[in-house]
Amino acid sequence: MKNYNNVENCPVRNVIDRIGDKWSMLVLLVLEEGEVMRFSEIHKTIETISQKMLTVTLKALEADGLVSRTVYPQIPPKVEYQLTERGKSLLPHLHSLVGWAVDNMVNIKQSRKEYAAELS
Amino acid sequence: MKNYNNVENCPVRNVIDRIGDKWSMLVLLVLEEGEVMRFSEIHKTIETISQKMLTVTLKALEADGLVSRTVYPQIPPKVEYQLTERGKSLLPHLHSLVGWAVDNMVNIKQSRKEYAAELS
DNA sequence: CGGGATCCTAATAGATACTG
DNA sequence: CAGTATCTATTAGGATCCCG
Repeated sequence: MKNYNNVENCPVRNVIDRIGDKWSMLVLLVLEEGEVMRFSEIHKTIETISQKMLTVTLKALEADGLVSRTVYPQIPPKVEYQLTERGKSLLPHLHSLVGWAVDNMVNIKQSRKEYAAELS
Repeated sequence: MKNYNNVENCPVRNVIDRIGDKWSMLVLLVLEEGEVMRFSEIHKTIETISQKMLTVTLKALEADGLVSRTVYPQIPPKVEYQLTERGKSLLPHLHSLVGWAVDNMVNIKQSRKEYAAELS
């Protein structure tokens, strides 16, 4: 049996730590559709994210080399984001997961209801 | 552009809310290897998880119909867990993601270092 | 053995105000 | 416009004790 305890070097933990937060996966999918997008464009597409969390999420994705950030030094400032090659290479796997989610969401919701009903 | 704001019905958000927590993905992968496992066996395999979080995680997976739970009413109690068909159907997609993580982990770590160095 | 109940802390996320 | 800084609320997670 494999060793699942070394969090530091475990690729499983490594990948879910990055995309498993509240917004990263969503931002990646939005950037895939938009190709090149300004900060405010992303924000408009995901209205429910706060400005702070969008900043934090983009910085984390940038640090991992999944998203590139281009600053145009003008006033008012203009900053563009787009997927890097590494970021693009991740997307098929995300879509695979999303596809499964779409196919199973209805049944899962039903299971949750039944499970909750059993407890009462 | 798609609507990414309805969290309740968004399959993306739905799937990451389930597998994006600290332990779910790991438990699913362990159960795949072990096939049928008792609570204590899973706990031994993932030493770093607390008893409480293993309980919470297994309950959530059970509620979603990804894992089945069989109780043998004896003393001391014996409880066995295994993947359901739905759980098994999710695993290829997780492996797809893990594969990507393995391939890219080294480069990502390097990117993080460089990014951190730029800030100083 | 497989939890449940309780308490506590740390990490995460949101609101708001401010700025080059 | 694209953030930063600060503060607060919420949540996830861990430690400990208990019980059939």
